[in-house]
Amino acid sequence: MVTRKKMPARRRRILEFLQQFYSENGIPPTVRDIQQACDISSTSVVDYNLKQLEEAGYLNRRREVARGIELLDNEGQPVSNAPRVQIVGSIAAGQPIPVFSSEDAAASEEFDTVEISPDLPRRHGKLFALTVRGTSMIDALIDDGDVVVIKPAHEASNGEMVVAWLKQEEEATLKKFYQEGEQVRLQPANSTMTPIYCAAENVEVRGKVVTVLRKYG
Amino acid sequence: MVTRKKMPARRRRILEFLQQFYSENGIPPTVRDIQQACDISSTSVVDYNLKQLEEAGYLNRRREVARGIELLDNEGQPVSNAPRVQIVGSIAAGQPIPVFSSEDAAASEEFDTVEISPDLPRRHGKLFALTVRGTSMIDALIDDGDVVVIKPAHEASNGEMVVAWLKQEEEATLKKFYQEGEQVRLQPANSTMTPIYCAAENVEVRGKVVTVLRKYG
DNA sequence: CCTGACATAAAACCTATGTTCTAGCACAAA
DNA sequence: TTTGTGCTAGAACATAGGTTTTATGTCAGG
Repeated sequence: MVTRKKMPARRRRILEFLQQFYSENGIPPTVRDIQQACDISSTSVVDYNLKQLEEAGYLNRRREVARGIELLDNEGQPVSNAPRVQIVGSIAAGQPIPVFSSEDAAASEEFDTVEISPDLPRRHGKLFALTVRGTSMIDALIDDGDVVVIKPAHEASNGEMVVAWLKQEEEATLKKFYQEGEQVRLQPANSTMTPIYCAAENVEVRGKVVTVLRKYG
Repeated sequence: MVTRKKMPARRRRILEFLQQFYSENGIPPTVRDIQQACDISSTSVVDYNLKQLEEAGYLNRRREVARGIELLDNEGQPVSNAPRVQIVGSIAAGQPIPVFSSEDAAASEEFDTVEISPDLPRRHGKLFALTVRGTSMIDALIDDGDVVVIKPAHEASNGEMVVAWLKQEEEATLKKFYQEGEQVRLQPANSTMTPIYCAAENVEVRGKVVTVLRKYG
């Protein structure tokens, strides 16, 4: 998990671009790549900002080496080029679900990221992640502290695991989604548990769960 | 699937070096890096061999781009430099647990692998993975089809999630481990479930669970 | 108002690195 | 022998890309 602290917008933009470019291309960008992508008028400005970022411990620069920028995580370790998604917040039974969208993510000042398998963005496009708080999702086999990777969506097909907001109950939940006429059945992944039925207009689908990440120890 | 034929020693050496250099440095080598490492007298020879390798589908070359060599896997997809662990088999309640050890893994010709976060091997060393079959681990919040990443171990500290073999019952299980005198308590991760108590000599710890990977859809 | 830090700019500089050209050698097929 | 093909060499070339230099603008604190 990589934590980014507050910093000037342009520098944050550069850092974001570095990560994105590296994930997408498998090689770090050049100074001029950064210049173009971040609308910077001079390579020296890029250089200046890279120096700042290096000093702050966000990256290493191999001198005189083409594409010698090496991104570091918050332990000072090099990061891989596997794609990462932003953890845009947490999800808990009684709490509102944070919005996840590209615009919002870009605006956020501080974000953690988590590494995911490269075939996920290949299949699903832009993704986000949420940390699960509390054991309310345990019937979906999702524990406190697990990270769920989400594809933003406003509707779902039957059988898909969704992030749902129950308007009346003001509750967030992760369940398998089944449309049944005017009703929606929300089925826990654990088949020994009983489903929830509720009116279709009371269920707001926010996204689909793509994967779950859990660490022990 | 790309056909992989036999190739000249030098070309094989180059390919090997490409992989090694990339995973060690996070960026591909230059033509001259290859030249030096493989004791080649001219960059044109490297270029020639890279062209051959490209034609054979082992890599992509971005023309005019510094360090533009992109390694491909056998499906023609770019490889990331994130570490991968072997999936050495499956784990199910009534089935013996496959052995996982370095010697065994090295001997085996072909295995599926799964990409993991780089900090895991950094913290835990050599790891292996098992596919979970059946819903018998559901009380550990682990579903059919989940992949558990394992650190081989023969003992565990209290509270750690372990891969255990119950000798008498001939059963494999994933539980939190607690040594209590002569007894061992095996606690499901789901706190609403009741633990199993059994004699210490009946429990064989095979490894510790490091993480769980689950995909939907 | 001055000063110094922080950030931006434009252009020049230079080396790291991909590419190309020409030539040579071994070896097998014709 | 001749010819073609796979591979190796050495050198030169061209440009991609890191670095430096000098100048400008902005703003907080003295």
